Amino acid sequence: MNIYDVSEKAGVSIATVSRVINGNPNVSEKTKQKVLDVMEEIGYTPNVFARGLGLNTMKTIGIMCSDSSDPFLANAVYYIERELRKNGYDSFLCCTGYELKNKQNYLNLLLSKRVDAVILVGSSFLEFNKKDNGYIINAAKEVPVMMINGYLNNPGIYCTLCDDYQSTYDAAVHFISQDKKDILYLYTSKSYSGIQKMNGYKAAVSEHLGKVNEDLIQICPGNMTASKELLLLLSKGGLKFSAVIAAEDILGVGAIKYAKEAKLTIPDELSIIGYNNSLLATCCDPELTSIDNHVETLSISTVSNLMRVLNGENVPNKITISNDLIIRNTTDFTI
Amino acid sequence: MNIYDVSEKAGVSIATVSRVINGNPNVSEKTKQKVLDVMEEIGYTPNVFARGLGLNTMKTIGIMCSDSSDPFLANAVYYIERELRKNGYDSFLCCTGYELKNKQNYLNLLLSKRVDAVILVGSSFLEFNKKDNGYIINAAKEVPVMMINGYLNNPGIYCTLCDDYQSTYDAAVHFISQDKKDILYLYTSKSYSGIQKMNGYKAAVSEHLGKVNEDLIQICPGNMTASKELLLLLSKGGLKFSAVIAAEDILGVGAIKYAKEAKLTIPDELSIIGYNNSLLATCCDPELTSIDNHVETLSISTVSNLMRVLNGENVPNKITISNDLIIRNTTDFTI
DNA sequence: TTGTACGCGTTATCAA
DNA sequence: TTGATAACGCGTACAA
Repeated sequence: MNIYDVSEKAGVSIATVSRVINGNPNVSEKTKQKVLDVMEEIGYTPNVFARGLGLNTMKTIGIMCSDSSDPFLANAVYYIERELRKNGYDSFLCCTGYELKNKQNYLNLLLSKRVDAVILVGSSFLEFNKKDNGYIINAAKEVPVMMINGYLNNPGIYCTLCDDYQSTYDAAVHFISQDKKDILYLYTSKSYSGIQKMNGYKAAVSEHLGKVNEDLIQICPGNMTASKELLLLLSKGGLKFSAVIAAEDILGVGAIKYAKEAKLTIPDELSIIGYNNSLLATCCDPELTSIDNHVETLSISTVSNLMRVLNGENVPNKITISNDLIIRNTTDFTI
Repeated sequence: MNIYDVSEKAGVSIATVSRVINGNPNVSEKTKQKVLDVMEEIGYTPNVFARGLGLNTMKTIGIMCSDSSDPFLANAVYYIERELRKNGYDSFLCCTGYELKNKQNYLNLLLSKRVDAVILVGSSFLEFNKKDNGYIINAAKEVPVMMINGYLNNPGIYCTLCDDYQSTYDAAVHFISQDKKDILYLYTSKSYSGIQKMNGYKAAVSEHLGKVNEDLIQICPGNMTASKELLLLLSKGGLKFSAVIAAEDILGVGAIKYAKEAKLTIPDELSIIGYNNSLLATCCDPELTSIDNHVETLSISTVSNLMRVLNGENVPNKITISNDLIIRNTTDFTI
């Protein structure tokens, strides 16, 4: 059931069949109908390999994401996939994990599969050591590379970011204006996003309070128990803090658990802000005030930019989308 | 940079280059090295289209999942992807949503992309109306179809299931043996899994208590607030229940919130069991006893069976994996 | 051990 | 409006 079978049954040449398939207007209505009927009848499907062989494209985008079980990334992947489909593109998904070598392998794999572009989801694709980003920069020489929450200023790389710096800056300023000056900052990852967030916090503190107390900046594994235990430990060690800004909701939930164990009232004795506005934020008790980074907008914007790039249009290298603070019961903001 | 360029530079024929690429032993070590060197030098990558055209396979598996932002499904996709990669296969991911028509379109799309097999993740791929499953049965005539948490007894379809019937049966029996006889069953979906779970509950109740009280079986949208509100309403309406079995963790969390609002102690006045043992179960307070359905095992088993199928081995049509009850603080089980 | 030549199913160019 | 044919890059049967 290939184009030859169709052409034979329809009594036309394969060229005509190809024209019908591709919507070429230079076919008489009558011939066109005949061909369509035959295709329907024998259940013909074009062979993507043969097509790809000539065109060297399969209308397919490679998506890389470090961990699809991370709710933020999973949501992003979901929206990206949906938007791509709307535009007639399919996608390859690769869950790369966090090791550089794997990321490199997967990116090469995608290129060898002749994807039309690559989307890197999440800031874990930027390495500390700048040289280690070479594989991304090289890939961008072959196909467009879109990054979500990562930023590289190189030709062929287009970045869509959320304004993590500003959100933690604002969050810290909120606390400070409530006279909560000893704000603990809790984070898990030193990814691009992670650093932006931390810088926002630091900027707010140093601008409004003078010096940043490095003891109030703590790294912590990305699970609830670790977060709770760390806070208990810090508190036992004599560290004072009346507010927590957590770079992930799950760390914020840990802070809630800590407050309960330490018999602190929320939000009076301890205020908490989480990050991502994930499901977790409404499941805990009290519910967690959290920063919403608009995954859907981020994803839609990325795909729409990609379409413009593939279309040869001129697209800015960097687009930043602002975040929202979703106020719940772990703070007494009114705003 | 195709096989001809390599053959020219290396001073051999394309056949020899092809042999080197495919690890054919009939090449002298010397020639082989020369070819490998040239490939390295000019950065040659085989063209998958040309290769696929001849072999009619691209070593690619299509994965369908209704919603990759569902934590259970996201985890499954993650593990499946990892296992496929280990076996040298890539994957196309399709997030289909819940509409039949979309599912059909996506499945056809995958077939037209010439995937080597299809994996359907999650029980939402089985329709109520049996005729509506025809598209799956048809697809199985072309390529192997693997189902996770769905069951169709047809040639070419291989199902891996978790024993949802048994888990809710056991959960209900646990409650009954504690003299908690008015067990509310809360569910969201009438998928294959959903029905298995409900049947387990019903069987336990009717075997140990006689008649099933249909008022104690309630459907509820899959979010926390809906669950809480529903329980408040039922309770106001005079319905008595001292235990809740929730078909999703999120519904269980809603039940916790309800208990707090109704000033019921947990687990004494109200015991709760959730389902999936997701992150949510440890984020709420008290932490939620939940049924763990072993996503990872489910995924590994599915991929390993698929490999055997592709290898022409004989594989059973149905494999069932048992669940675990993870005991936390919303029950006073000791076991 | 190596090379030649054909087939895979399309798209696109050119001629009719 | 239609048809014949080259080109796409690879695997492989067959010949050397």
